[in-house]
Amino acid sequence: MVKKSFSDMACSVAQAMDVIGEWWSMLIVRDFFVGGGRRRFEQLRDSLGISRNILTERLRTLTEAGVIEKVPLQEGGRRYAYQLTDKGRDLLPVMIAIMQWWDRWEQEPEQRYMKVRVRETGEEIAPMSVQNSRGQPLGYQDLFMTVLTPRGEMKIREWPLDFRSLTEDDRLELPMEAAEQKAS
Amino acid sequence: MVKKSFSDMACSVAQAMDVIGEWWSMLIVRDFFVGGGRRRFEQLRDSLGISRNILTERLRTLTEAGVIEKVPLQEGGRRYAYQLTDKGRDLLPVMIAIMQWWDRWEQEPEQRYMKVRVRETGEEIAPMSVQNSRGQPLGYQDLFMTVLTPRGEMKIREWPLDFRSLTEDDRLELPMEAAEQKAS
DNA sequence: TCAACTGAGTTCTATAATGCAACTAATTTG
DNA sequence: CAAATTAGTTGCATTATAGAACTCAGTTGA
Repeated sequence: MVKKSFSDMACSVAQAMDVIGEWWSMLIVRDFFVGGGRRRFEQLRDSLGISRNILTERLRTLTEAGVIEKVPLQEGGRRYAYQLTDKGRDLLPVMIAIMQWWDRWEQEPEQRYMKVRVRETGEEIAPMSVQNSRGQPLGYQDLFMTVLTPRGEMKIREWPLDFRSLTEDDRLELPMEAAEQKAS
Repeated sequence: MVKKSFSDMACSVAQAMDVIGEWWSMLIVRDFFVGGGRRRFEQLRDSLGISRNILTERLRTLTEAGVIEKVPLQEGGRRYAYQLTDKGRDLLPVMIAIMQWWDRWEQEPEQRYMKVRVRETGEEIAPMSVQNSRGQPLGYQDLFMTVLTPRGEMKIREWPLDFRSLTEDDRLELPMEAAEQKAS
């Protein structure tokens, strides 16, 4: 089988999924956030119900990716803690975006369990949105994507994220490959 | 083995991971976005290099979750397209957050491949951030988490996301379980 | 002191998921 | 009407996962 690694795909999402797309990774990261950024092996095991060998493997992957780090708790002892690095803490927007997405489309909203609030005021945080540099929210209609080629940056298609302009003919084009061919 | 389903965990991240945490799901969603929201079976297969049976399975999962839908292209024919639903398009902030996270911490930034720009001005979109209702960006220090219990909403711990206050003693507490016990 | 207990894993075994290739079955195309 | 395309399904080999049992050093406590 040789489980596919996405890292050869020239795409940030693909490469990120190699790290945070593994079965337990985002749940482990969530547990770190809930736990204040630092957790121990058995603590993660108990709170997630994950088996030890899988947890060992995931902690190794996340450590190699620089998302968490292993720190000894005493001199010479065998007690360790794992804690989020700066890179790991920077996953907060990803985690919040996932939480908010799920809660927006949840069938039974009364089951909502966790809320994130602002410490100073106690208010709920705002829904995350894509924004321009002035903080105005943008939808897919307002965006386009470009791809870097040897010839420079190229628009993938006229309105790649404009769902209003979709017609049946769009189906024949493979946008990224087409853009590369035009460029070379 | 009976691969673990996260849906029984009372956590939005866990439940969302049941849908978008599967190996290929986010990549398929990305391909839909790049392709303008609509794709066909062989198109996805070619552009992702995924095998057909896995693609079939993932499209089924995503369809059941309401992220995409299958639409016939002609009357009576056997040609279909899959397209993002509103719920699927609402994954844009999640995808962008993942892309931006990866690109921020990438070792070789010259490999960055795709950019998202604002259609009207051509400028790059802003980095996504957690914000209060007035649009001011917030870090983990500015946040706390609460959990809904039968007794109402409870703060998980004093500064659950404040990494400055971390001491070694924090390690003994299982925040969520502790909060639940206090509540009952 | 010495036995029991923790913490952090490793090893073993079953079952499930994955990848690949080959096969269908219904349209389209030439 | 034969050949090609589309959207899958089936079979088989390989890999990942879950769970339990086992290890092994350090800690506790009578």
